[in-house]
Amino acid sequence: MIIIDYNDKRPIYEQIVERFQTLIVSGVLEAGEKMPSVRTLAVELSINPNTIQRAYTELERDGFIYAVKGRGNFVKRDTELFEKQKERLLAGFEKQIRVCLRQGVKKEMLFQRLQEVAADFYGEVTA
Amino acid sequence: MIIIDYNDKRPIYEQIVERFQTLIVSGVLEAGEKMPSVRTLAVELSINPNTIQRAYTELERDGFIYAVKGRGNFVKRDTELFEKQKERLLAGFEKQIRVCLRQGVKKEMLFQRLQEVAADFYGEVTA
DNA sequence: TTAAGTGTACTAACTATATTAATACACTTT
DNA sequence: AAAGTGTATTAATATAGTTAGTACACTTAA
Repeated sequence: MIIIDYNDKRPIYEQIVERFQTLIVSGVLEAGEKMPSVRTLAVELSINPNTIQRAYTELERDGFIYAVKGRGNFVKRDTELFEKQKERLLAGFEKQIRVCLRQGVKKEMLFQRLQEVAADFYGEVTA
Repeated sequence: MIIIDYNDKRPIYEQIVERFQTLIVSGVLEAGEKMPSVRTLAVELSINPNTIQRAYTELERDGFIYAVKGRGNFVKRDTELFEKQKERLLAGFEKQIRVCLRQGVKKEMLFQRLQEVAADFYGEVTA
């Protein structure tokens, strides 16, 4: 369910945070569902429990999960929060557009690629 | 001409590389033009010459400039190279699209934002 | 010829961050 | 009572970025 990419320059805890955000926002993990325990996931991924703890703390801070001492961490589904999350992602999308345009990529090219990637994505999803 | 953003999490040398790439690809810096010397730019930006050197080494490795011992670094304009650079940027663009789609952003929203950003960009450029 | 400016190379040290390691405590469930 | 949970703390390690200082070879211009 969680995969760590050691080629990715970003820290492990950040990858874990992003991965869980995706699983929660997309509905794969449902509200109230129990998250894997800090220790369990640490063993599964062969990394230190502290790293998982850090990821969970961040997820809780951002409102994606909530923790109950002695019981575990649980998924929270907050649609209002998800909208904010989408805005953050769109900001990143727009930033990437500007980088491309500044470097001389034509906007028609961007539209074309967006078209292709979207078609490919929905193809995958529908399949 | 070069601005360092200390809020940016990326290393300084990387920011410098990207900034010069933009200036070269966009034609602000023309072929054969002399780059600021390692020491000069270091003083100007109040950072260590080694950091500039690292950026220049990377720019040379990627074919954006060439160095002449005792004379300086000079801009190289290689259109074939620029195409490769654009492909790299487009790959990043597509990656960002997938991240958005996975998190539930609708493709119509992406098209809309792309439209807006592009309009804004060309507005700026033409102005 | 000399001085100043240039690229380049090297080593050492410092800093910040990510990660690991080991422990401990409070709580819940069985 | 035991096992599993979150949480906190401290120390150690690893890595990357950056700074600092020095040195050498080359080019240009006074």
